[in-house]
Amino acid sequence: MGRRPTIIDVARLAGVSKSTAARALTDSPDVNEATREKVRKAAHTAGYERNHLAVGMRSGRSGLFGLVIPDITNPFWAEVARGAQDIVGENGASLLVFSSDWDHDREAAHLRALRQARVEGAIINPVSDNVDDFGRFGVPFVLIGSSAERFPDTPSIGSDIAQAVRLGLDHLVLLGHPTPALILGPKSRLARARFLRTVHEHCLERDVDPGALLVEDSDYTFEGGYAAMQRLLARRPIGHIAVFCANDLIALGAMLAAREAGRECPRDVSILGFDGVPAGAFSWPGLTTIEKPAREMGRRAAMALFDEIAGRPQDGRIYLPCRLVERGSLADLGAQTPLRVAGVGRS
Amino acid sequence: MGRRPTIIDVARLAGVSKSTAARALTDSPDVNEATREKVRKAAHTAGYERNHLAVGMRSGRSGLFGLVIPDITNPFWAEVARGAQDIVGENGASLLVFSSDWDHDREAAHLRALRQARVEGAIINPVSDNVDDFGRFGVPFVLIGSSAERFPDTPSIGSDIAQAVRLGLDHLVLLGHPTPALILGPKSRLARARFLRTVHEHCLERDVDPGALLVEDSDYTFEGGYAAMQRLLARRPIGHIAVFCANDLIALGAMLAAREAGRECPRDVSILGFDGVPAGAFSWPGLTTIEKPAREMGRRAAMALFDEIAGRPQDGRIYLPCRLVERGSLADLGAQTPLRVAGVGRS
DNA sequence: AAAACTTCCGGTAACGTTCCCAGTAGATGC
DNA sequence: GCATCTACTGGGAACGTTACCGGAAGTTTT
Repeated sequence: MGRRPTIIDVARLAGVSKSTAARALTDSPDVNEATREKVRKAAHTAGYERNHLAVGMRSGRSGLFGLVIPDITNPFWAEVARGAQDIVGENGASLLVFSSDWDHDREAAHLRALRQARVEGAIINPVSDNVDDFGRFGVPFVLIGSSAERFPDTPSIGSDIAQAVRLGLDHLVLLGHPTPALILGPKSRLARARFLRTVHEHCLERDVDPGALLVEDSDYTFEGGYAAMQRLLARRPIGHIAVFCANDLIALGAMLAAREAGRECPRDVSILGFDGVPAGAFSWPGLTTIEKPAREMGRRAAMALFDEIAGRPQDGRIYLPCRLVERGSLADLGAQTPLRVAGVGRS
Repeated sequence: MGRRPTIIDVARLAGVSKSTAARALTDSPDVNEATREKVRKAAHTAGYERNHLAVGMRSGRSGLFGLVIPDITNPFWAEVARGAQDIVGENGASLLVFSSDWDHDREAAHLRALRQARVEGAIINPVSDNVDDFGRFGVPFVLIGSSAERFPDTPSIGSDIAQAVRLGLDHLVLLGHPTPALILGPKSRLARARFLRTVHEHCLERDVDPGALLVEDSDYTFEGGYAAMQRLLARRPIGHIAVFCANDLIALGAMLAAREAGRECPRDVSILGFDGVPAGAFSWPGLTTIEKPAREMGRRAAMALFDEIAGRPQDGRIYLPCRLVERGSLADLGAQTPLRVAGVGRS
């Protein structure tokens, strides 16, 4: 009684064999249209719902996909998850979501769970440095996020940090901040090197000495940004100071430090963030920032995964462009005279 | 070659029958410890990984659970998801996560997907008013969130709004704001009525006329809070004004409106939020708010689900207490003289 | 020493689905 | 009128696992 109806029940109800019932329900062309309708009706009245476990067993396609991210609670990763969810859903499949907390053991356990669930594919932000873990993974996958760079041979999705940094710098220069200070992440992070390298290149192209830029180290937290900004303000006690922060949390912390030091944003300091976290929209002033296309990254990762599974050609690592979102944390100083002389040949 | 090893491969490798191999791997007591070890070793060298689809088919337990929430991108629901994820994971199962976008059709499609995946149970924030949808759902489930109140007969988890409102009001009174203004959600929402009722009760207990409170309607957005606060400021152009907002987004919007009107928070206005969104920590001043125990709600929902499935006794609707988190958006006016007279008999 | 019991193992069926093969009936070709 | 073809249908096997049953040893009881 409590038993869920199977295709055999449907077949019996429709007066056909289970093979025919299956064919009718899978839109196979080899079935009479009248019978199909009869079966459909029977399936409906019986309240039949195809058992995906059985389908998966028989066909090898479980209709399940996996997503392993550091923390679903982090707004960036939540957006990624949403993007992946949407694409996976559009393809009639479902998404298993796991949070690794940047922990190797948790990650390993999640990957095992994915294998056991016989997911058809997975999207992973790797915490592990060990390529072998994924070589042996045994499931098609794509990597996502900047840490994926450690695996150059694997298809992966990331944001285009170089483009993003140039975008920010261009905007800063346009507003009259040709030599912004930098608050970067920890030296251990790969993203830091890339950020810094792009800044250097950009400076050299503008005939600006990169060594002239003030640089502070920080971790990627609000508190870290707060402390770094205090150091920066001490180094430059007077005059307007523009700061390009490696992420939005740092930027928000920097903003608070400035205010508490009596240097008002954007009057006395200009602050540019990087990430596009929602909190930046609610700060005062609103945080101008470079927004990573988080949801689109999730979407594209899922699409790349489907491509890979279908055997369609892959294009290795995909870098998605970032977007400048202007709010109120940048002052427009106008073009600055001394630097304009140096840059005049270019513009 | 690319075939995943099955338990038959393991059995062959270990020189036993597949029944014995299965027994050894499922920690059944009916197997010699030496054989078990032999099988374990064989399983390891073969790289065997139990096929959960097959297990699910045979045993009826898929190891899958479902979560249907409005939007994983919403920090509140992300926390809920994380809590559910943790408990489900601790029980060796995996979680399928869906976003309904408050859309009936999407919700229905997700519920269908859950049935087809043969999830063992589901946690749902219902957008549908229709109890029948869930009566026919055919899968054990618990509801979560305030909208679950429409289904009094179903086990559900929510936050204790009455307790939360009292907590906020007590704190406001303590700080010298005995008659705070209210910015509420739309009249259609159930949560609004509950909020308002509790405020009334609290007022009557303090011999305060509830009719004396300023009330503004809004939707649950930043912009809505901004507009409502403008109306409020127009009605009370001078003097300190305290506002209890129905959610944090409203509160953040109200804060901006006040600042733009030249009324500084917390000097000229006191603003109390409700929800505990992360953005509240980064605003200026930091938003004092009532935090809903989002992650704990997710955890408890999952635990209640396991209880239900195991046939353990259920205790119907569970209301989890909220917590006051003090940041800087409330002024301490001290106890206010006229009201202290009225309330002296109580304290 | 036979009986009863314990311990361990192998064979088989079943879960629900899809795929392959064979088969039937009617239509078409010569 | 027989062969061939088309359109559709039914039967059975298989996917990988666990539950059940029966049996072969060895151990204890009477």
